[in-house]
Amino acid sequence: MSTQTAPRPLRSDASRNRERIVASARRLFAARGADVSVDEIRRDAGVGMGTLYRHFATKDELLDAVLEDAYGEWAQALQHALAEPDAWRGFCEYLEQALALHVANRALKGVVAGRDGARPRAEAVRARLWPLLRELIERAQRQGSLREDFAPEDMPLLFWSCDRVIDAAADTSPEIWRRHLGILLDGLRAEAATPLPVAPLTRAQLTRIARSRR
Amino acid sequence: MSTQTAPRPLRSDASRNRERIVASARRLFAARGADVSVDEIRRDAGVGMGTLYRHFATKDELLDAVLEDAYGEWAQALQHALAEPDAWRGFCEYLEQALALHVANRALKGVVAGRDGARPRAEAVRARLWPLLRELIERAQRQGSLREDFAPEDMPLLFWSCDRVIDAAADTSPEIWRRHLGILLDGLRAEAATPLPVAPLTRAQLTRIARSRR
DNA sequence: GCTAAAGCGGAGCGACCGCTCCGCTTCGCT
DNA sequence: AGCGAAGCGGAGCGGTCGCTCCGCTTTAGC
Repeated sequence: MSTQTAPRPLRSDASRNRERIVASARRLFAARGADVSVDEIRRDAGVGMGTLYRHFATKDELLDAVLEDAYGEWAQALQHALAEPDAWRGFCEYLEQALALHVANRALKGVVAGRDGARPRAEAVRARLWPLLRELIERAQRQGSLREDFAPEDMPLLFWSCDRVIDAAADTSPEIWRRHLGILLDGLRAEAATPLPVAPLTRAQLTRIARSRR
Repeated sequence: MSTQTAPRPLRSDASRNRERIVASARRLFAARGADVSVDEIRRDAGVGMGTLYRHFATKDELLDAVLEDAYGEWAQALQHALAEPDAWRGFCEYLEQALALHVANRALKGVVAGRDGARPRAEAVRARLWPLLRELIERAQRQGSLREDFAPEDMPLLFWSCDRVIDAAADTSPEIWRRHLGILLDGLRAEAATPLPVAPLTRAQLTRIARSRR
């Protein structure tokens, strides 16, 4: 038996406003990142504060909802990479496509290591993608192209790093992150490997970092 | 002839307070970065707001003054690296030492690409070090250890990148940046080089980025 | 010890932020 | 057409920030 109250359909003006909010948020967040203010979004959408906050309880909830499509593209990039028979090519393509997404949608930065709980959809997609990522990496290592000492837990370092480059230069040189990634990839090839000075992060540490992100 | 008005010596309480402000600022900025609030510093120093702002006209001025020693250590690291006969070792040591400084003094992040004008001392040391940096890089390329297509203008990318890793993980795993740097360095060796997809930033672009940093 | 100038503290300004609250409007059913 | 409920806008709250202003205190030279 269902104790659930069926959600009454929205009034016409309500659903119209919801669409306008989503559209404005999607555009502004994508163009300028997650720190676009709620007020600017609601002005762009041409609605009041109250309207926005009846549809989305917090700014994080709005973000999470608006990024859903992007999460899908992210997952798709990973799946596409796994479909590529050359494991190294797949690995490179994953990074390139995922980061290109971060350029096209500046709010994606911070999803890799976002606050826990606040954005459940982001957390869910992260959890869902983890095993695939593991496979992408191990497969490349089995084929002997990716350095043996690279761990899935190192992936966030790559994203933090490239996201920072994107963030710094996006307005001036929107493609320079590819150069940075190029250097990183050259350092990730098995032939280039030199012993690394410290062990990778543990998953527990990654969670701790995600939790403590301001 | 000097039209300069000789600065009258500070009253005893004034100079005492100045010292306390500098000491507190140094400690707090180093431990937690440049976004420690002015109010927290003045409370830690046990002085009023007015007192702090008579000695330093803006927060940036305080930062710049307090970081002067760190700028010195930075310059020293570069000179030390140039003294090392093995150019590759020198190059690596420079990055390691400079970044270790960024860990010990969290306010140094952002100096590599800081607002122009606001922190003249930082700008001065950057200008002074640039030719040395150029030499460090070209020397390593002449010795055949550093990849030919690496440009001095790529250096900020490395710092942005590693600083981001430091920032994310400093409280959880204060040494993990060495792992990231290890991967980067493996990608910077001449033997590892694969053609990079885009040209380096120009100096003009770097200035533009520095100027636009929020 | 007196005094003028130098220095002092901290309340408060103005600009942001995310978010709340509530009187008024509009919708949609009868 | 009338009416109750759903939805609406936006002023304003409580918080943070860097910074200013000014009445009061302390210092240092005589």
